[in-house]
Amino acid sequence: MPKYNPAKIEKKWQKYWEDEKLYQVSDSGHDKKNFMLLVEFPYPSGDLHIGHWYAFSVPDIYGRYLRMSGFNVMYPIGFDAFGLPAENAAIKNNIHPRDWTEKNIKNMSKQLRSMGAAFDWTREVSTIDPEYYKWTQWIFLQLYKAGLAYRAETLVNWCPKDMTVLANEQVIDGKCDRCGTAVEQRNLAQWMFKITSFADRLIEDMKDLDWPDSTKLAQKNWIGKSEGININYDVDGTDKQITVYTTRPDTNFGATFIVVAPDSQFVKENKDLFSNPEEIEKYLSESRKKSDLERIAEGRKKTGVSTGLYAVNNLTEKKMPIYVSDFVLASVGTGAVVGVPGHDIRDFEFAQEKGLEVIRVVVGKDGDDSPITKIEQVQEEDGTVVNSQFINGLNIHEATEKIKDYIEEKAWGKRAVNYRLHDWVLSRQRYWGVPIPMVHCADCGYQPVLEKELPIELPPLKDFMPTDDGRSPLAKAGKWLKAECPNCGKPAERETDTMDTFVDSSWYYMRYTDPDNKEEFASKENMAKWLPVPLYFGGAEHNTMHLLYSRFITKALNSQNLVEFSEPFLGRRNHGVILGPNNQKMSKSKGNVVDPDEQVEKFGADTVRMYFAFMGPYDQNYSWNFEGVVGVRRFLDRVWNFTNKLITDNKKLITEPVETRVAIHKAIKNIGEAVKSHKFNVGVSELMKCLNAIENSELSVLSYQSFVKLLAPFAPHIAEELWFRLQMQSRILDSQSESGQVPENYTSIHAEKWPEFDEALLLEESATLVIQVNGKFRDSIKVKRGLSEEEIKKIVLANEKVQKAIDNKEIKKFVYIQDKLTNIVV
RNA sequence: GCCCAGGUGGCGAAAUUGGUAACCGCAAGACACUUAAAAUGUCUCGCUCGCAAGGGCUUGCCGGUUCGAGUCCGGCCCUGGGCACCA
Repeated sequence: MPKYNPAKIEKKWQKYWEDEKLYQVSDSGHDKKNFMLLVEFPYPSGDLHIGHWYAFSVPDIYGRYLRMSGFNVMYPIGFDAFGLPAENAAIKNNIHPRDWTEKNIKNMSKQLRSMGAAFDWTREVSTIDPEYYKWTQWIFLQLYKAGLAYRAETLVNWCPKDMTVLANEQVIDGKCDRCGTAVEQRNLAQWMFKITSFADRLIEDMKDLDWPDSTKLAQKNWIGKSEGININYDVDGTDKQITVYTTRPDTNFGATFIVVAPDSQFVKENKDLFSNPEEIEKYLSESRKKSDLERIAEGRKKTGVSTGLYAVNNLTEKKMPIYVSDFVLASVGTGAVVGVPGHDIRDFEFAQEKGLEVIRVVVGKDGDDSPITKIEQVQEEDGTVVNSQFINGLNIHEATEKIKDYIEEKAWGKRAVNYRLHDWVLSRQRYWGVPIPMVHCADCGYQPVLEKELPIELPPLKDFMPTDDGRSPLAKAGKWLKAECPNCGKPAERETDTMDTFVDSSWYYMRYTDPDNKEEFASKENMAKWLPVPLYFGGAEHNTMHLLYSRFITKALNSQNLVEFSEPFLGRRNHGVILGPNNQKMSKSKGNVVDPDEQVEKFGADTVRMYFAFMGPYDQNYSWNFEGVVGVRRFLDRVWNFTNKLITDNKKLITEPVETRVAIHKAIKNIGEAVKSHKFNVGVSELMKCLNAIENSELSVLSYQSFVKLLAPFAPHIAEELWFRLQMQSRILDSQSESGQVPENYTSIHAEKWPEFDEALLLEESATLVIQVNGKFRDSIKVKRGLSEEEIKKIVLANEKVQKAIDNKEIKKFVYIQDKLTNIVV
């Protein structure tokens, strides 16, 4: 038998699997249970990086295990191929985004095949394929029909470098998450999805999902539901009212002022009432210029101007001055807050700045009711209400409910719910995306494109450079731009914005069930066979983006009876990030990028896969350790050489000692349990333990086969080769083939069943009994199973080490856990 | 500031879920094979006292519950992540 040469055998088997269509799954016609094992489809950035390997090769272990355990496992793959990087790279390299993207897809498909994953390539989807984005557009139209897609002018995040609008989710610390440029606010008319109308269900429906708690919490916090009350105050001397949202109406007796946001509705509508319009106008233009970043840099310093107006607090009949300040945000609540400086830090800061009255209306546990003069006194987690007439003495939570009831009774306000979540701005002023299928008619306004006209194909523009005027490069596509109004037939113009690529990726999992369907995005029959997705592996960075968007689109389609389920992914597991050897994020500029192709060339795909599995729990981050990989390679070498020993001296493949058989059965049990619970590192470790136990023993053919099967999900190529060689050896196959040709009657190990273990074999006759004295380990002895406490006591007390430890002291207590442990307390 | 996750040898980690802490692997050291090196194999390998037999200590820190705590409870200290002037 030659030396283990992964380069040779891996290519051979990859080709064989593909030729034999081993991983193509049918939707029905079998008696197995369907299981879609979903991984996040990659963006075709150019080359497969180490993160892709981690993301796809480790779940593949699980998929292969499920397959061997009798499931019909679909492991689909595709490309999320629209998006900004293609344009930026295209501009840089003077190449069209489509050419750049298609070249990358080709390259990465090849690289993906070198992983030896059980991908079903016949179901490949690509979001740039018109046959795919036809349905992305169709979904948009369904949402439009349902009133879930609309156009509105709002303050949006604008990236001045990428020259496009960004969703809130794509702004990190006030910067564009793609290029890091400080984001500006612009007032633009944009297409939006009404994700807020599902806010409550997006929170509630999570309780039935088998997702990491951290992911669920991240979504819950992102949606940010708060329950409070909108209170209307009369503006003194006018017929106007001002509405503020508060979650703490119990503190309203301590309210001394009102603050409105510069770009709030109230300011827009009441400019003529302000006593100092010039000063206010100046403040507004200054604050408008400030980016979020500058605002953050400014820290907590409060600025603002008085409007000269007063609001009347019905509870106290006090007049409260109304200010404009940029610490209040127009997009939160009603864009106006009531200032309670005694019990809100921001209000206190503002009051200090403007010399406004501070009233204490809550006392803490210490009962201290002295006037509040320092910021530290403002923080009170819990307390009792004071100085507040009829709610005095109540706990703040009781007071909150009582005052809400009171205000509603008096018709001064109404309970209200607020969300941090805002509607999803999906318009992008960029070329490389799915055109939004709308037409603008001078007479009829915006009209949806007729479904039969889909797809509205992206025109092959030469000049796709973005512009700063807020319009997409598609505005330059003269011929394409012209359309007939679907409503009146007059000449009209197409919408030029493209969709956020998160729309493309929010439904791709549905397409996998029916990738070639020309009539529907996916047939209901096929979706029923596979969906919802039982398990989805991916990165934690999608907690509040892709996963939330996908849930929304699913719920939206479900609300229109277009899909039968309302949650897309029942199970979710996050993977960690692979860092460079210097423990930092891999990046070209840091020069710490580890090329998976190089590692595969050096060690083989099986070693790289198994090393990823072996690193540790799958959801943690690890740095690539060039020295650590060799351990796995050494293991596979040993497996190979061990087989060699068995096969060349085939007397050895007949019988085996009991201990060896036990070791195999233990491995079957432990590895199965480990993989089932996604503890892949434990699985590898158990495999190594098993080899250590059997390596120098004789082994029955059956046990050897079991061992290779256990190896198969982790290292599919070497397992296949060993399986193949065994069949040749045992002359199951008639034709000897050293040329690498696989005979026709060969059956792949990956079509085999996961071995079963014999529970009785694992239950050893004798148990190891741990003996403790005063909780300290003193000895461990082998005892017959099932002995009574009396019998054990006799044996244990006769033990020399125990006697020494007891030292003739009186035994106060004798603890006995059958077949496990005794503890003698003296 | 609020909300998560985590802290175990030189390193990645394991621990039957309250019952022998450190499995498996990396690195390191010694030996064998070799003219030599690599590869491979065998042994040692938490800290500490001891020539040894053997003993003591050890899961971020302090305290508690328990016959018994890495695991449960309370308080604190670090590290990583998410949200953040959200009213």
